[in-house]
Amino acid sequence: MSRTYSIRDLADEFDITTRTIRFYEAEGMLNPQREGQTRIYTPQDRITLKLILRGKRLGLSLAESRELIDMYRPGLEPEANRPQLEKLLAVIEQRRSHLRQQLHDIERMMQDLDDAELKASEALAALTGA
Amino acid sequence: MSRTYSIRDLADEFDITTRTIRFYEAEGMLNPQREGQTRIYTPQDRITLKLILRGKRLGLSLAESRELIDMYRPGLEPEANRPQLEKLLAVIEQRRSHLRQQLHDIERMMQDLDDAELKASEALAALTGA
DNA sequence: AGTTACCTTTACGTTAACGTAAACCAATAT
DNA sequence: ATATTGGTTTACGTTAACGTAAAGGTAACT
Repeated sequence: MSRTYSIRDLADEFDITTRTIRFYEAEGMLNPQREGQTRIYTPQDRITLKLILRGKRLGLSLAESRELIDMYRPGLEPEANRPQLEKLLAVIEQRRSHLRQQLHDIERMMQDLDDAELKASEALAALTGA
Repeated sequence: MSRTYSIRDLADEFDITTRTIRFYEAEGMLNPQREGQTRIYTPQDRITLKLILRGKRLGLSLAESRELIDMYRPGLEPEANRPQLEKLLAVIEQRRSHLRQQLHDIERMMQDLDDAELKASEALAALTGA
């Protein structure tokens, strides 16, 4: 008897529209139960949604997020065959390298922002003091 | 007599198409000189392009990148008035907070990837050893 | 002269990720 | 009874960031 969520619960919690949530479902990323017409979401659905949004914040496409998320769904058993697993490992490495690049970019940009902030506040101080 | 670049030089160096570079110009982010019809890029143009692409890797829109880049163009003098500077500082703080969120997301995702990799390679090892 | 290799402009096409609107049930409040 | 609230489907609209194609200019080989 674990908790469930309405579409509005989730929309409010994650600050997205219900349209967005239905869209993800249409894309096959969510499969809520139904109570009549109405959608009912489980905690698992909620986590999936969370993962999608995290991917989004990192600039992943929905297709990419789906790849990553599908990795985590315990595939019932080690039914996954070797080529599948090897491809999966490759995808992981590729993603990891992308993230490393992003980390690097962020460091550089943080540095630039520091510089810009310094200059700006100096200029502001000059005005204020004048 | 500092170096200059052709549109192809830059396209090749950054692995983008010439169409993309002309598009950025049409958006007002680049203003190369002309030699007749042909575009000639300065080292400064090259840096601007680099910044655009870095922003892109971080998921910034062109408009956002433009904001950031315009900050760095030394505005001829402290011609910038106070409201401008204050807005600039606000933008910086907002961007910084966004980057912090991304850093956090990246850490979580790296962790998840570690887990996934472990499971995958274990499963693979099980198959290989069988 | 012809062709190859770049460059140019102009303009329509494309994809992802939703927004927005219409038209409709179903339960609750008044 | 009806009005409000919140759910539903269906379907067309929108924006960003280019892709792609057409049509043409110019310089350099051959």
